[in-house]
Amino acid sequence: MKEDSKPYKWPSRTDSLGYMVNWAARLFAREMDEALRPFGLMSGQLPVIFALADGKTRSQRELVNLAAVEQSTMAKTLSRMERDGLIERKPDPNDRRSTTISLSPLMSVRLPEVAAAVAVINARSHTHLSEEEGERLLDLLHWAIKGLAERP
Amino acid sequence: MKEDSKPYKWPSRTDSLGYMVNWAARLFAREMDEALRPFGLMSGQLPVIFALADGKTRSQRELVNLAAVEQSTMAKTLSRMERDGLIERKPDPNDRRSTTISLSPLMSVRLPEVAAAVAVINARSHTHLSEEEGERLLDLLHWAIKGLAERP
DNA sequence: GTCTTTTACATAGCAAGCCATGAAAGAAGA
DNA sequence: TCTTCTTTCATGGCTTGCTATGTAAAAGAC
Repeated sequence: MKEDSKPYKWPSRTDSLGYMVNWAARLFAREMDEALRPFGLMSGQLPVIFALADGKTRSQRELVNLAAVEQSTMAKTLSRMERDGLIERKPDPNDRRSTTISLSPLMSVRLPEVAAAVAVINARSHTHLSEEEGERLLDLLHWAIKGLAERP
Repeated sequence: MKEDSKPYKWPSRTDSLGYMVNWAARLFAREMDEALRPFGLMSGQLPVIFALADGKTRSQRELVNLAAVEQSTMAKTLSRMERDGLIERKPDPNDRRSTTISLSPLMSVRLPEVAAAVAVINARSHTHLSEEEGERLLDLLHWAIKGLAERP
């Protein structure tokens, strides 16, 4: 990628939290996508996979709450994951509107490898951060999110 | 939005930097989109607008470097912005492959209002952060990005 | 036991990311 | 000059987000 060859310059837009957070998120997604490609996965599916990693079934609504995305986003993501054989959906016997969702057997088997691949990228993001700095970053992000999420 | 009415619970996925950064980025984009709607703008156009805010013209390549997105992403964003009358493109007399891009007069006039709307959202993200904490967050994000961007 | 409201999903349509490919112009080498 | 390499941009195809809307089932009100 020659176009990105200039190393680093940090102009004023890097003082904008919105810009930096967006940039970091895109880098994460890009690296995750690359690391997950061998498994036929993409970054947007990770919240679902880890929400189902304990082997239990969850409703679509539960997954929406866990992933903090809109219901329509989750619906489409789950459709693709079912299409690709990553999850299975069975009708909920207690509620005919709902389905119960679980990992496919194949995906369950591969879970440890997937978790390892994810851990590698997460470690990359912490290359220049000490353990305390990593925790501090998470904590500060928590507060920024809280400020954005509570509508005044 | 009744679906989000449960206040907060912070399970283990909130200990993942990738998850938290993605969440923060989506919240930023959502709030920015809402705040920018009166101006016919969306969050993805902000890097372009602020890169051109000084009134000078820039090439598409320069905008790609400033926004840190792929060239194809910028191409499509600029097409939409031109379609919506936000920017103007003129052929570059020195290089027939390239065009020079500048804000439309209308957009230039509205720039202060846009900047004010953006500042409101940024302030919201800092509600629970002191000035030092805000700077610390930017600094830590800087290092996380650096770790992700340098391919080993 | 109806009627109304709420809840669970699906679908359509758009923006903004990405990758991969291709066309055309400029730059460089032989 | 002519050929090759590099750079600039456009396009197609995909995912992941969002809003808005619609449908069907469940839950509540009376």
